Amino acid sequence: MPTINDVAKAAGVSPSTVSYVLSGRRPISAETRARVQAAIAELGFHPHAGARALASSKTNVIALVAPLRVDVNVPVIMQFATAVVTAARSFNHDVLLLTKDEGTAGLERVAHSTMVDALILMDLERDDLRIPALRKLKQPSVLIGLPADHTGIACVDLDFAAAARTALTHLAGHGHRRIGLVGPSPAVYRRQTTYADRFLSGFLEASAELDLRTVTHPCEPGAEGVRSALADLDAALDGITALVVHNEEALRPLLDLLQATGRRVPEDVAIVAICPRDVAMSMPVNLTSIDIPAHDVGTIAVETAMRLLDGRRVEYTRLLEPSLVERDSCREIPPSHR
Amino acid sequence: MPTINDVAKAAGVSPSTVSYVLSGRRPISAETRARVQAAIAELGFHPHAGARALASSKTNVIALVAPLRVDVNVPVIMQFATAVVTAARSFNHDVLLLTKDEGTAGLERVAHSTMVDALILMDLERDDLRIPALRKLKQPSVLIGLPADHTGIACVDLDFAAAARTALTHLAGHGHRRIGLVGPSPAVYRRQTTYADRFLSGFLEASAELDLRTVTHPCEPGAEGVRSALADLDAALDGITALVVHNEEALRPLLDLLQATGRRVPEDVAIVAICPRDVAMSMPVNLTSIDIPAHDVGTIAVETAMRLLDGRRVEYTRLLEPSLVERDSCREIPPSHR
DNA sequence: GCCCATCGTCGAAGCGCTTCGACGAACTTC
DNA sequence: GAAGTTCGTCGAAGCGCTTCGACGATGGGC
Repeated sequence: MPTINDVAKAAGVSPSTVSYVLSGRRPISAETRARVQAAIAELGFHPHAGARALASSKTNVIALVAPLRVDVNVPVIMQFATAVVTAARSFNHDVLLLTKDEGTAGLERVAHSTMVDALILMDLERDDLRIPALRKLKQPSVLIGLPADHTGIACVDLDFAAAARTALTHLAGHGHRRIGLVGPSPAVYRRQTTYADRFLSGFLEASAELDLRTVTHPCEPGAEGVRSALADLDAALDGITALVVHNEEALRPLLDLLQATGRRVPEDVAIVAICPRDVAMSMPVNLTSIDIPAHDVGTIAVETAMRLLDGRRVEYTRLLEPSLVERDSCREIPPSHR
Repeated sequence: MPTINDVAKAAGVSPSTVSYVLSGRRPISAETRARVQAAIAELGFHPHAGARALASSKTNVIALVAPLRVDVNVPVIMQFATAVVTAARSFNHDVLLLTKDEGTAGLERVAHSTMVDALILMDLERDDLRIPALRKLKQPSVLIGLPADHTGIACVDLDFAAAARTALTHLAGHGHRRIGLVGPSPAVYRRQTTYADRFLSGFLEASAELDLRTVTHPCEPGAEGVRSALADLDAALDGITALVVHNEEALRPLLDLLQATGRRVPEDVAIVAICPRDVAMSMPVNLTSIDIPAHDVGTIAVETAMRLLDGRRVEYTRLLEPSLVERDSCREIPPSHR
C-alpha cells in the first residue's frame, strides 16, 4: 500500500501538499495539483482511514443502530437501513451496523473508541434507556422515532398522530361513523415503541374531535390473531363500517378473513392502511393507505447528522406530514345509509 | 477522552505496560495488572480505534456487503445480516455495512483504505465481477454463495443442489412421479444468482436419476405471477401431484390459488418448500420444508473469516447439508393411485 | 555460588495522516 | 516604492496506540 509520502515523492512535493490537494483546505496551483493527482492515480493511493481518523478526529463513519429482531416489520427496517446507507455514502460516509440488543454498552463502545462521528438509532421506546447515554456522548445522534424526553437530541419520523387524524378524517369524510383500529401487536405496545403510542393518541383525539364511534385493539401476528382482534372489535362496537389498520403483518390475513366471512372491501367495510406503498399495492385489494416514508426518513436522518457535524442549525423535531393515497379500499357511504 | 498515557500516569506505569495489560501479549504481575485495570475503569478509558488500527494494522471491523434491494427475500437477507453482526461481535469485531450496488469500487475503497480486516459478501452471481477484485485485496473474503470460479476464496452456503435432490427424493419416496418446480423470479435467474442455478441443476439431475417426470418454471412475484407459472406447469405436464417451491414470495399466493381452484394440500397436490423454517410454519398449511439456515451460514462465514485472519486452515467450500422437516404438506400416494 | 533463562517493566520508534506556522514570491495599494 | 496581502509550498509536530529491544531482578540447574 502506498502512503502519502510515496505520492509526495512521486509528485516531487511535500506530504503536506498532497494532503492539501486531497482536502482542498489550502490553495494549490493547478499544475501541482495535476501532478499530485496523477501520482495518486498511478500509485493507487488511498489514505489510511485509521491514520486519518487519528490525525483529524474524523472517521467518516456513522453508526446505525437497528433492531435486528427478525420477528416484525422487516421490510420497513430494511428500507430505513437502505436509505441510511445510501444517503451516508452520498456524504462520503460509511455505516457501521450495530444491533439494538447491545444496548447502551454498544453505543458507548463505538463512541468512546472514536469509531464513528455520529449515531442514528431506530426503534426507539417511549422511555428509552439509551437516551441518557446518548446525551453523554461527544458525538451527535439522530433518532428515528420520538421518545418521551428527547430534549437536545434530533428526531425524525412520520407524524403518526397526524397520520391517525388523516385516516379518520378521510373516513369520516366518506360518511363512516363507526370505525375500528387494528393496531400493532401487544408486544409493540408493551415495548412502548413510540410510533404505536403516537398513532393511538392521535386516533383517540381525532375520534373525539370528529365525534366518531371508535374502538381500538392490538393485533397478534398470524391469522388467529387477526380473527380474535376483529371479533373483539365487532363485539365492542356494532356496525363497524371501516377499519384503520396500523399493522402490516395483519393486512393479508385480515383481507383473507373478511373475504372468507363474506364482508366485501370496500362495499361492506372500508380500509385505510398505514404501511409502505408497495405493501398496500401488493394486496388482493389495492389499499387506500398512508405511506410510511422510510426512504425519506432515513435520508433526512443522515442529512441531519451531517448538519450537526458541520455545526449547522437543525430542526430538532422533524415530523413528516402523512400523505394519504386513495386506492380501492374506501368508498363513500351513501347519505341514505349513514 | 483519556488516553493510554493518562491511564499510565494514574497507575504509575509506562504506557507500554498498559498496552500489554490490554493485549496480554507479555506477562504482567497480578498487582500491576490490577492497578492498571482500576485506572482504566476509573477513567473510563477506551482505546482510540484509529490509533490502534494505525499502530497494529488491525481494525477489528469486517465488511458485510448486502444486496439492499428492497424487492425480494428481505427476511432472509436480514437473517444473514443479523447472524453476521452477532457472530462478529462475539469475536470482538464490528460490521461495516456496504451495499452491493457500490460494486467493485466499494470493496476496493474500504479495503485499500484499511477500514476492514476482512469482507463477507452475499448474493453472489455466477460470474460475479467482484471476484477478481477480491482476489487482489490484501484482506481475506468469505462468500455466502458459490460463484463459478471461486478458487482461492472461501465460500459458505446451503448445498442447494443437494436440497433439490432431497426434495425430489422425499416426494419420490411418497410415490410422486410427476412434479413441478416453482422457481425464483426470472430476475433472479437472469442475474444468475448462484443458489437458483445450483438448485435447478440439482433438480434436473435428481429428476433424471430418479426417473421422474418433472417440469420447471420461474415465477414472478405476486398473485398474477403465481397464476401464470402454475398454468404453464400444468400445461407442460399432465397430472402433477407435487410441487417443489423455491420461492418464498410465491408460497402464500400459491396456496391461496390452489385453495381457490379446489386443489387440496396435501390431498391433491403435495408441496415441499425451500424457505426459512418460520415462513414454512406461518402458512395456512404447515409446509414440509427444507430450511434455509441463514443463521448458521452467517455464523460460519464469520468464523471462517476469523480463521483466515488468524492464518488457520479453513474449508474453502463449505456446503451445509440440507435438512428436510416433514410437516403437513406431503402425503403418501396410495400405491393403487400411482 | 555461578551462569542462564525467564519475568516484568520501560523507553523509544514508528504507524500515516492533518494542520499550524513560516516563508519566499508575486501582487496590491496609496 | 514601501508596506501590507495573498498565494503556494514546506517542515515539523503531534494524533494515540503497539511493539521491539533493553535491562534489572528472580529463580533454576548443576
